[in-house]
Amino acid sequence: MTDTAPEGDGGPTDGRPDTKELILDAAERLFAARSYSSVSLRELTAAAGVNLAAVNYHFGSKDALLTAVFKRGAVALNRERARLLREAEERAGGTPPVRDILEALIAPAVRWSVGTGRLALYNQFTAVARTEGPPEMRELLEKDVSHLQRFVLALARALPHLPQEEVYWRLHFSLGVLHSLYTDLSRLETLSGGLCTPEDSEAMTRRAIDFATAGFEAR
Amino acid sequence: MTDTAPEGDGGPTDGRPDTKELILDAAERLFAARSYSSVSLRELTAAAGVNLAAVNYHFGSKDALLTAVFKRGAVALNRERARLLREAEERAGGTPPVRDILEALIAPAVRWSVGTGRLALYNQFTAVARTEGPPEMRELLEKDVSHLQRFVLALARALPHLPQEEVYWRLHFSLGVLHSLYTDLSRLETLSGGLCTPEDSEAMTRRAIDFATAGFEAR
DNA sequence: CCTAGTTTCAAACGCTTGTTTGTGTCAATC
DNA sequence: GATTGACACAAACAAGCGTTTGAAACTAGG
Repeated sequence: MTDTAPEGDGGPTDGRPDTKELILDAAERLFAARSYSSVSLRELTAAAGVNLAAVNYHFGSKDALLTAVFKRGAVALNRERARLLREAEERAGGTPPVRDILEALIAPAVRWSVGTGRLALYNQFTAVARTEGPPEMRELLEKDVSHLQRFVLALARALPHLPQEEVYWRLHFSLGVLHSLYTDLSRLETLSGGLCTPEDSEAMTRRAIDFATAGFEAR
Repeated sequence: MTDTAPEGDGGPTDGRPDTKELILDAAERLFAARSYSSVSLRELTAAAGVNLAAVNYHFGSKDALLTAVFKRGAVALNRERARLLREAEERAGGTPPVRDILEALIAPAVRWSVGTGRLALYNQFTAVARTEGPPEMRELLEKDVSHLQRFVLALARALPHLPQEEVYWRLHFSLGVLHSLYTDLSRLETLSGGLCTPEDSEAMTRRAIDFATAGFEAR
């Protein structure tokens, strides 16, 4: 959307495969599906259809690739979240209801991962990055935290009776609910005997938002 | 369960260090704190204070060790969950309230991990095992799902107006809330400026149960 | 056509991985 | 006291890892 790859797939106008993007896509998918350290660069580059040395040429190292993947995802996600929150605030002419705030928090994460057709899921990757990533990645994660402060503020305004401490905890739990939209979905499918599937992501997202909203407004 | 370790902890009567248990403890801690594939057997055996070859001697392989760690944890956790659920049902003389059911689901997982002093946390490990584990581990995980059916049943009885599909989804979300008690706590601590800490695990657990209960009883 | 710069590629580098081997040690059995 | 089986240990194994190399293959400007 910024400068590169006007087409999502093999560009018809431009025959160039855009190696860098191919690597990022494959890395995002594989790192999320498995884990950072269990995916070898040989497997990754084979999946991306590029040469083994391309990763070190374009990114410098495997760690730097992880950072690049995260950065690309975090920027896009945070931008969309901020946009939705701003829109909700304008729509409400002040403090929006809890549900709208949580929708701005949750919906982009799901929509972004499903809409682009990427199976790789951002939050699962975050967990991996947090525990396995290089030091520089830790800083990036801390920076990423700061953008959540806007949501804390909005939620505290929407629920003025709630102690500040409680706002933080419930936001944390809500992110746990969001997280469950990425992980262990196969367990849910097994448990429900195929009744529940992530197929209808719109409905799935609505359910999660309903659940988190009720949890937030408890008491 | 066949022959070894009649005592759960370090045998007091016997000065023997019990290598097998030492390995299991270290593996549980390290696999959960980082990830399965990022922990080498050299690091693991060094942390456990045993010889490198001990893992392959006692368990056969690194994969088999992962299976053993999971099995030990799953058995203990499921037993405690089932016990609490049964007690709640007896106490209520039938169908217990949602809150008591969720407490039986959530509390043991937290208490078990904190009470034993193990920093390693069961659910975080489960996620790793699910994506990285050997095929045999997948079967174990499927078996582990079946014990959740008891909770589905109890919750469906407690909320007869709720469609079956919704029960599954909300249980899934509740497990997401539980999951958040294990992961990303450092993010919460950063976000809240040190206001929220997992220090008081009792209060933390209560908060999570409150949140999940409200989410379950929505509408 | 030549040149300069960028990107691709096969091959190899050093190193770490999980696993195996052979020997040593200790305790119990006969 | 010799024998047996279980376990600990250091050393080595092949395989795979991330990374580097140097030379081809390309693109574009003069």
